Amino acid sequence: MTTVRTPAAARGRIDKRRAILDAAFTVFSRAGYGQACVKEIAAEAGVAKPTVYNHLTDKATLFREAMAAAAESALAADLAALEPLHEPVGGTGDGVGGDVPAALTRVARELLRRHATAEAWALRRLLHAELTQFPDLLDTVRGDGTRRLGEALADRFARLMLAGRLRAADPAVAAEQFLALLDGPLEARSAMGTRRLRKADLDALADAAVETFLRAFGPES
Amino acid sequence: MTTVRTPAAARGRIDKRRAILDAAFTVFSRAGYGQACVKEIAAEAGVAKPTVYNHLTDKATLFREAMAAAAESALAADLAALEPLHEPVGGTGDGVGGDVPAALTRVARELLRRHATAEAWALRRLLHAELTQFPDLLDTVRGDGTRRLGEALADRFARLMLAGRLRAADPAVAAEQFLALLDGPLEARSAMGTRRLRKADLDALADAAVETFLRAFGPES
DNA sequence: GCTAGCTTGAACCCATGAGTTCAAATATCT
DNA sequence: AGATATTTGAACTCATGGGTTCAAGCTAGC
Repeated sequence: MTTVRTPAAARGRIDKRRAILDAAFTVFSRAGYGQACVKEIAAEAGVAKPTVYNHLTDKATLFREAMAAAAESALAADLAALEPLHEPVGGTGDGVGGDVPAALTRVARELLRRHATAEAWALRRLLHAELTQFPDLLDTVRGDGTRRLGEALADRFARLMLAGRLRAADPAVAAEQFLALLDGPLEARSAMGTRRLRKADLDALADAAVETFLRAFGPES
Repeated sequence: MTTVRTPAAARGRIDKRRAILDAAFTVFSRAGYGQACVKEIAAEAGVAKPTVYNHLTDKATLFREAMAAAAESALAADLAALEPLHEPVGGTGDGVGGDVPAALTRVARELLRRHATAEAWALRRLLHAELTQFPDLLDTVRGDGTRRLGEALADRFARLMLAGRLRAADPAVAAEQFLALLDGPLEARSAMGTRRLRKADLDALADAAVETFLRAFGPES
């Protein structure tokens, strides 16, 4: 039964924990779960091996916690990218600036920029990779990640459809397809994240996605 | 210096080799590269462990060959699914049956059915997973796989655009986006291949993709 | 300055699994 | 049938790596 932690001591521990989780994600990204060894993670975190086991009981829980942390920060960034689609308050205000295509373009470019990140690719890869060994990652990472992004986007689209700024349709499908139009070509062009794209190429990809999306979901002529 | 193989002996060897590669893909799918052990692969193939090393020198080459074989058969299946988009010969014949939407729907449904397969998901997962450890998989699997599918599809689209059956646009982009509209929502709905979808759901997904695609790329009104 | 808990490094235990060796069995070709 | 090549099972080697232990060193709080 340890005594209640004093703030300072607790903060020291917390910092170490974060350092370990960050290092873990880095090493797992580099080597995959199977090939990554805890010793290397400890070294990357600048910490002794027993310290790692002191904070995280297992290699498995270490992996889970690292993935959860990475997913959480990725989700926050993605949700922030949706900002331009938020109507301020009244309804007909200048929320989307009266210009839906422009707002969509800003969102698309920002999302693509996020998803082209090395960390984003690492997260996707590890999720794909260890899904069979860690089925619970689907809920941890995806449930609090991609799914919530889709729902938030669908919410925005629903408002725009109701306001006649987009054609009336199933907003969930529209959101799904919008994200697909962004991420699919990104995966193809960037060779699954192994090739770095220039910003201009990313923007062109985003613009192409928005153009196709608006042809399909723009307001009825 | 082994003598030239007589057909019968060669066939026996070839059969064993295929059995080993199939078993390898099965086990790798189930466990991932790191966690899969060669002993288990040998057992799955109904073969002794030294036999495996007799045919494939390494665990690594075993993996590469198994992936290449799986990718090749997946590609063949995908290309076959594009059949309905082939104009027979003359130009204005009944190749697409005069009905582009119907042909696209058939292609979309068939492609989606293929991509929802357990083997297709396993291939995608393993590719994602071990890409950092086996960078050459990109050329082996992807170069002879997804990329060629995209190119073949772009070829079909180019013909249709030229014939005025689709709006004139960059056929490569159209192909990329068509595939994205299929695979993106599939990934979302099937929870990255962990949830099995009913055929009706798959068809609905395909139809939604085709509808959006045609709104964006259908012939100008 | 003293106590308590955290950290450290190094050594250690132990399971797993890649890859090999070898003699016996088996199938194939001539 | 006889020569040749392959397969088999079992034992073996060896490196790797997860996880633990322990004594010594730090740091924070009293």
